[in-house]
Amino acid sequence: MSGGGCSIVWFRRDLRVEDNPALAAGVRAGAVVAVFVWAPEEEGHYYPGRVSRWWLKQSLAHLDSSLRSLGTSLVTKRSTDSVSTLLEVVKSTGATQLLFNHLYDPLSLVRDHRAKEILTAQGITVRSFNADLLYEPWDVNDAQGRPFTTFDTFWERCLSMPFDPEAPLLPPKRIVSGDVSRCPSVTLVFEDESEKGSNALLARAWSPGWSNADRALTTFINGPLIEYSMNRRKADSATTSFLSPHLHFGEVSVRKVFHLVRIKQVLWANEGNKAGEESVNLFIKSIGLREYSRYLSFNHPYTHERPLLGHLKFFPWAVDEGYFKAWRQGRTGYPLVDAGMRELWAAGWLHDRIRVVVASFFVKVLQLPWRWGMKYFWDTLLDADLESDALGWQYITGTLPDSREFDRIDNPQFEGYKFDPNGEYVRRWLPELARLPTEWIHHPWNAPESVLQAAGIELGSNYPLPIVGIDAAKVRLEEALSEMWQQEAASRAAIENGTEEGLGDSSESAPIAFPEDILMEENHEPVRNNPPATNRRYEDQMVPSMTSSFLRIEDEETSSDVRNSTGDGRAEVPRDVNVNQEPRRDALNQGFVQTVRNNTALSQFNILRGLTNVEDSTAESSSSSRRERDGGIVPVWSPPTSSYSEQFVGDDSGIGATSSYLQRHPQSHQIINWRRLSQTG
DNA sequence: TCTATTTTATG
DNA sequence: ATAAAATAG
Repeated sequence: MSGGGCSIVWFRRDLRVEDNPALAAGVRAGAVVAVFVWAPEEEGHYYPGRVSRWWLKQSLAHLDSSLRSLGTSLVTKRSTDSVSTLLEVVKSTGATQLLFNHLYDPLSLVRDHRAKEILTAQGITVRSFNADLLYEPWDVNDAQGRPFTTFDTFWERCLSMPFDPEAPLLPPKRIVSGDVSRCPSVTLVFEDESEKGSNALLARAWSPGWSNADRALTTFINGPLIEYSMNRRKADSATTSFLSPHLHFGEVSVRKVFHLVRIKQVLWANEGNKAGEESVNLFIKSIGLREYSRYLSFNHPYTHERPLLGHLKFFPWAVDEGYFKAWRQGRTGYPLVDAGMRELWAAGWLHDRIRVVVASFFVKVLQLPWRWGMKYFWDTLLDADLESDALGWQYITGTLPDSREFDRIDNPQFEGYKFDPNGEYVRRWLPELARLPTEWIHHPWNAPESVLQAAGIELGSNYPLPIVGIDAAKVRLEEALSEMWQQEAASRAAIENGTEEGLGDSSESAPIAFPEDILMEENHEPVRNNPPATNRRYEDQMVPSMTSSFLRIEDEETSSDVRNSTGDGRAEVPRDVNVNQEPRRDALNQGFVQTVRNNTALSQFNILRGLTNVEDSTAESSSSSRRERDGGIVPVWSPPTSSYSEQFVGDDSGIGATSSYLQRHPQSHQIINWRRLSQTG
């Protein structure tokens, strides 16, 4: 063992000193060098958005000051290759081991595996730990030892595991610092000048950093938690935990959340407080969804870019940049949707219910490709999280076995009265509707002219008419579905005739490019009620390139509407928003020509394909995973070696529903079978 | 108390 | 959409 040696503790999305198994192991073993490597280029398309980078910056500063008070500091490095940077850190500090906590997104799985291989080959001990989940994904299986494919079954199993989640660890009392005299920190740049103004507002609403996360947790547990079951779906009040960004960056451990919340539950159960007990169940269910997102990502590493069920493979998604823009700007004509999109832009945060509303509207009413929406969330959310967002969008889109029905359209008007019965939420974020009576606030298009006039609203002018009618959307959805079956039938026939061999991979070979519009829109036309004829594409879309999101972020900062609205999701109604001020998010990029190419997506695909041939055994990982905290020797950790994606959409077969996965979920094909019968029959 | 009707929840 | 739960009669 490395008694007395120096350990590198590699911080990533575990920016805390409390309940941090990697840090604890390092402290136990001797001296510690804490390192953070900023290598955003490694994230490919998923270069973090402006607000997310703002959070990271604050959180790292917070961690550094905590580490300093304990006797060391955080070494920060800029890199385009984390693994080789780690190797340099090891060499320059004379460290003998590398410690880190697990991540489950596909890029981290590959990168961390590589880190283990390369450093181990250099004679470095590499150990990794579970710090992000109640249970490691490979520990949660059904009676046949297979991974679950629905959330309910998964979560039921988690809650009845034969062993409890690990109890949280206390922070170290003191850290002996390794020798970093030859390993200088580099000052990391997370925001440019143009971003600082917008970011300044964020600090009013949010306090990143692990001890603030801890405080937020306590506040929630002692406050809103007990009434969570009653209040959790109110779009407008501070009744949720507001922990999501803290959890994303690992500032607070889910195990600690789980334990503290469970203690409350026992307490309330003893008092006979049924509502309180139920509140805890509902709250930990949302923790469970976060767990499940990692579980899915681990078992099916394509979750963030490909539908898990292939039954919508031939759905003709609308490739309509006008719709997309109207949605982003909150000018769809549906107040609840628009309020949500304005809040997202201004505050970087949305209530879970509102995320569902705007995403559902995006996919079902506008019929835009879900990955565009997911990418926009990625760019704008403070708690942007690849696994959670992929789960959310796939759930909404209907590509999970336990998704919503695909052909069910939710009406934002009715949802408005459900989640925002008094219209307060709409009035806060859509000041142009502030004077409209509650009776009409969620459907202004029905309001009598006199009411509109009294409220100072001119539909189509200072607030849009609905961009698409719900009935029209239903008709369009029907048409799109029948088109989908024709395409599917044609594809089937072609394959049977042998005309098209080994194709059916169209989602990879011809993705729908991300719209250039988001980069260089410069026409300030108001959104028309009758949009131009909509393009349809059969392929699933491709995620925008890292470059595009980066550029867009820069110029978004010039947007004047941001400065005028409040940065606080819980703030008062912004009085100073100029109604006529159109968001000008993309003004600077008018000359920019997008250079998105498919090859990034493909090379990432190939990396993952290669991974399936890696030698490590899953069994080995699972057997030892539970003893990691005891300092047991940790085997090289890697995803399952068997073809872990074949259960879902076949790489080559798409709708070819012979996979065991679909056999286990026959209802997933319900729409298709029923419709095809009514069509061809 | 039982049944019809309305509301709510749905990962 | 649909089923379960709450409420009205």
